[in-house]
Order: sequence, then structure tokens, then C-alpha cells
Amino acid sequence: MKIQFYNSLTNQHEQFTPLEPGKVSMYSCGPTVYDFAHIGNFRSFLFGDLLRRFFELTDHEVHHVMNITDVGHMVEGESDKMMEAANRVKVNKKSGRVPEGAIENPEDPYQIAEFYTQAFLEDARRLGYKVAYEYPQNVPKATHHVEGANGMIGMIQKLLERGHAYVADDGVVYYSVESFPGYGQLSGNSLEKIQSNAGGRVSEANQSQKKHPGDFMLWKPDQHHIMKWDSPWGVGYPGWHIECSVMARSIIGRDVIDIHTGGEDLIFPHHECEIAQSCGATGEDRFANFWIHARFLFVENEKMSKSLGNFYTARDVFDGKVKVTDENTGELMEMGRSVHPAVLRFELIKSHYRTNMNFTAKGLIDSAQTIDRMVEFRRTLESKIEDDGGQAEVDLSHPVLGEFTAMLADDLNVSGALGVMLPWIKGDHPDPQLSLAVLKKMNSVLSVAPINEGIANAAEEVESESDAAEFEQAQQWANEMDTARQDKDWPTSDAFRDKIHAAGFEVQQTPEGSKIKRKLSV
RNA sequence: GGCGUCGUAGCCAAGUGGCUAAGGCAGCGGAUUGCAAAUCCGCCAUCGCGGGUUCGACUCCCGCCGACGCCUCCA
Repeated sequence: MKIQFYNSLTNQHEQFTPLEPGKVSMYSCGPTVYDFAHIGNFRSFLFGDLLRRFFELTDHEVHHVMNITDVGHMVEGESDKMMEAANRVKVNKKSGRVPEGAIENPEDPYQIAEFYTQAFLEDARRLGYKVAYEYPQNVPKATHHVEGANGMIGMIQKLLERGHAYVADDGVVYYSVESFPGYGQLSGNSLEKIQSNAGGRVSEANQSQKKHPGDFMLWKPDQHHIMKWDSPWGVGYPGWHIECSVMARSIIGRDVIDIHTGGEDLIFPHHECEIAQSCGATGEDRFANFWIHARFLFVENEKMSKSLGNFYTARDVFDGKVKVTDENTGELMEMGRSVHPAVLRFELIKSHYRTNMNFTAKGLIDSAQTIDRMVEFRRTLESKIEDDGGQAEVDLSHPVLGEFTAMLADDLNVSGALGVMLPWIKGDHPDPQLSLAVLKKMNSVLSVAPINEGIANAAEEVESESDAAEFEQAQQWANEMDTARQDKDWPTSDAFRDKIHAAGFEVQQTPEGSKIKRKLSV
């Protein structure tokens, strides 16, 4: 099967061949843990997850690594991301988003980072992000990789030795972009074309000590920074870009990896700098063979931002805080209905990673319908299979599964794959065991029906069955509804139906009587 | 100014130099139903605009219009 992706490094589709046959090494830029991760973050992460699961479907052994950026970064002057986070934590504590007692001391960036790391992992696992189940071995923290020869300090030393870095008059260690001819190959920028401060974000003071305006910081001596480490260049903290170069190399154990993923905004400067650092330190001519970037997510046709009021964390969506326009009043109001993680996952992966996807309340409802159908299909198949009926084996030679996979092999064409899957679900299924095997394979990539397909020991974390009592209650009502229907007592029957709906369940008339099922996203 | 992505029905979204332009949602008609829901059957687009290449373009080329991203906080 021909596997091809759009490679940001060359700006074209390229056939993918792993460095080692049958094995794929992947590094994804992870979250900065000074706030809850938002749906835009997860769009990017889940695209990486999809890629990883695709490779597993096609019998590759995947080593996927994603970092946690838990080092505060300089913004301007004395302000620091972690300090901003500290202030936010104080606010969030009041509003209840951060539970009382979760962060004892908001002044301690380590506590803040740890809190948001755990929150991230929880959200990520609910969304079926596989690598989050491999914490900590494949989800390294930047703070654990600062020191030592294989840490950031070691790599900076290496870069100094090899003439790719210098210590400026102010004591800051900079990477010299002019020392690396390949600088700019990812972003398409050349050193001449990189306008100093075109984005208006750099302070003059920081620029003056550099040899070239494009030079970027590797180590900043700063006694006052709360997160600080001893180094040959004084007590201070590392630059932002160096962590990914270091962790990719040390966890994956290769100088050159197969795939590096991230959001499109990371192309420049972050990924450009990673390439310069990694290649500068290893002497290789490339760091990753493939750079694959996900585009930004929009919310109701606008860029997601806090000021527009359309900024959603994953847990905002789970909790039904997505705003919709009220049909009667025209005002924005919260949906007020919880959204199943599988619905959010599906919504975030169903459109191509290289398009600007538009996150909408309507889209969520559409997604819920589709997942409902998949789940229902799976239940139907399972109910037709005798207990202990054994497992049917299926591989990619199965025509439908093969076509589904071929779609994904073409630059992760999820829509195309769904265009194969959904009509197939609608069709006839004379061999439920075989169909179930096919569905499971498909779901090992989509991971929505259920969301934890292929993840060992994940079930109990995702589906909290604490609401089993609610389910019992609803089924009880459904039974009473049946009794009423037998007596042709329609008002009573309708009343029970209303009760069931109000409790968040659907009720279906079947030959075996009324059956209920939980609505995924109501 | 530099670099890059994109423009397919009410919405989401595949795809191809020429067979009926996937699939989903919504909608419409019908079957079914106590009424609904679910389900099933049927209907529902000429591909931003203008030129060119070609026997033939939505698909290739040029121009235009429009949307969006990056150019040192950002997934």
C-alpha cells in the first residue's frame, strides 16, 4: 500500500517510507501546562493520534512521544507564563474550575504545572489520545530533561563546541542561525527575508546582543526566575525550542526520526529552531523526514479567542458550555448539555488535518448522530454473535477495510474513509462476526465506538458507570411505558417518554419492547 | 513586504481531464407508528469569477476576487 503525506518540509505530498522497515518514530509537540488544554490544542494532538493509529492499523510498530512543556517562558520583562498562570489559578479557584486544595501554593510553578499536567492527561485519555496512556515513559516533562549530558545543557554545550552557538555579552547563550545553512528550509524563510520583529513581538533590548536578528535563545542566566537550574553559563533557564530537540532524541533514541507533528503555528520559529538545534548537535542533515502540521481550528467561523467568548477547553465542551444562538431570542447561550468525549473526538478528527476546520454546535450534533449510528451498529452485531463465538480474523485484504485504509494512507483522508465506512454500515451484514472484526479494525483508528478501542485497561477510566443507577431508572420507566402502551393508555405512555428524555436518554420501540440508550450529545 | 494553504449543494466534506461529481447532516415525499422516535425506500449540486490549453476541464495553465495561517507568546 502506498502511504503518502503532505510534508511541510518540501511542501508536497511524498511517499512515506520508514527509516526502519515496519517501525515508525513520531514526536508531537505537546501542551504547555499553564492552563487547561483547549479544543484547538486537541485538534492538533488528535491528528497526531490518528496518524499513530493509522500506522498501527497498517502493522507498524510505533514509538510515539509527546512532551509536556512545564517550564515557564519569558514573555516580557519580569512576566512569565507560569506567573500569569498563578494569577489565573487564583481566579479559577474562586470560580471552582480549579478545585479547592488542588494547588496549595499558586506561587509555586511546579505545583501549577503538575496540576495542569494531570488535568491534561485526564482530558487526553477521555478523548482517546493513546500516548497519554503512556505517561510518563513516552510523555516526558521538559523540567526532567534540563540537566545532564543528554539534557538541554548537554545539547547546548555540544552546539557551542560545534560552533553553532555563542555566549553574548549579556551572558545569554544564543544559537547562531548563520552557522546553519539549512535554517529556513522548513518555513520557506531565508535569513535575508526574515524581517526582524515583523510580528512586532520582540523587545529591542533582547535584539541588541545578537549577532543576527534571527538568533534565538538557548540559555538565559537569571537568578530571579523561579524555575532555575545551574549551568556552565550561570543559574538560569533554557530557551523554549531546545526541549523538543532534546526529548525527541533522548526518548526515541535516534538522531533522525520519521515524523514530527504539531500545529501549523509551530512551523516558525519553533520547528525551524528544532531542526537547527538537532542537526547542529548531531551533524545529520535532517531531524525528521516528515514534518506534518495541522491547521488551526475555528469556532463558529471565527478564530478562537477568549475575547470573542468562543474559547473552549475540552472540559468546557464535555460540560456543555458550548454556546449556541438561541433561535427565539438570537442571543448566545450555553448548550447546557453534556457532550460525550467520543463526540468531541470525532468532531475534531473528521475533517482533514490540513484544512481550517470550523467547530460548531451543529457540527457536534452531527457528530453525535454519526457516532450514535456506529455504536448502535456495533451493539447490533454483538447481539447477533453467540457467546464465546470466537474472534473472526480480518486483515487489509478485506475489500471494505482495505479501501478504508487506502483512504487514510492518502494523506490521512478521514472523510474519504468515512465515505467507505458509513455506507458499509448501512448495508447487509450476513456474517456479523466478520463485520464486527472489520468494525473493530476501523475503530482502532477512529476510536469513537467505543473511544478506548485498542487501549488496554482504559475502559474503566473512560466510561464511568457510576450512573448505572440512572440507567436502571430509565429502563424502569421504559418498562412502565410498555405496560401503559399495552393498555393503550397513551397519555401515561407519553409522560414516561418525556421523563426518559428529560433524564438524557432515548427510547426506542423494538419487537422486544421499549429500549433505552443514553444520548451521546444531547 | 516575504512564505504558505484554500474557495465543491442550506451545513460538513471527498473526488476525477471524458462513465450517473463519494459520504454524512439538515430538508422534502413515502413506508412504518396510537402519535412520535428509530429504521427502511425515494428526491435533493455542474464544482468562486474571467480567460487559455484540449476533441473534451470542476479537475492543467494564467489573471482576478475572496478567505485563512506564519514571519520570534500561541496547537
